[in-house]
Amino acid sequence: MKPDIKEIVSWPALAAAPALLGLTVCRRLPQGIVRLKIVETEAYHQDDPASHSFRGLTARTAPMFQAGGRLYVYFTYGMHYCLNIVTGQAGRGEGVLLRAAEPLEGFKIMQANRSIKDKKNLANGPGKLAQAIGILDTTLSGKILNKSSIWLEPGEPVEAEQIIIGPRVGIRRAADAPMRFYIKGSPYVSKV
DNA sequence: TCCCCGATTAACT
DNA sequence: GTTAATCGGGGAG
Repeated sequence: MKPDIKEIVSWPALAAAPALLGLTVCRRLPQGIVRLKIVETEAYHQDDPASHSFRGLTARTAPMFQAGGRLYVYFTYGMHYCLNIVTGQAGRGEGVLLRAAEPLEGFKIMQANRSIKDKKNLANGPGKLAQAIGILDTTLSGKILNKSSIWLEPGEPVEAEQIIIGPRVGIRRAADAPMRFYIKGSPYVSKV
């Protein structure tokens, strides 16, 4: 029996990140529904120099300090959006970055959003994932999961030994901290 | 107010 | 392997 999703998002980010692997992230778009299996995540918390919440509460990071179960969308490098799931207790400033996912449903919609056809290149990176499911701005940041156009559904159980833990990607500070989780052997993870 | 740089990607050489 | 694209946050002045 897998833990309830509501329970998972109440956990600290370090515990929630591996638990989110294998779940299905869904979004309702004007063109239809898209579904993807989460295959890679990263944990961030307030004591982490690489985390947006490290420097305390600001207008941008406010959702991270809410109770778990909200979305946090941020914009970076002048061109990319990334989707996070806020976890933990209110005031903690924790979250899990969705880094990569395997497309399950709504291929045509995602292919149109990404302007490519290759299935395994649709969402194998945080910016690509956001673009594939139609996140083109930060208006979803702070919205409540399951009460907005984005929600989670239970997925295939992932064996503990299939979960690989490694250093995070694409950051300078605390880059060696082992807070990246992904499914072993999945062709859909962001980094080979 | 200015200035630097990022939880990235894609298109180069 | 290297680098341009591109803009908002937040620290410095």
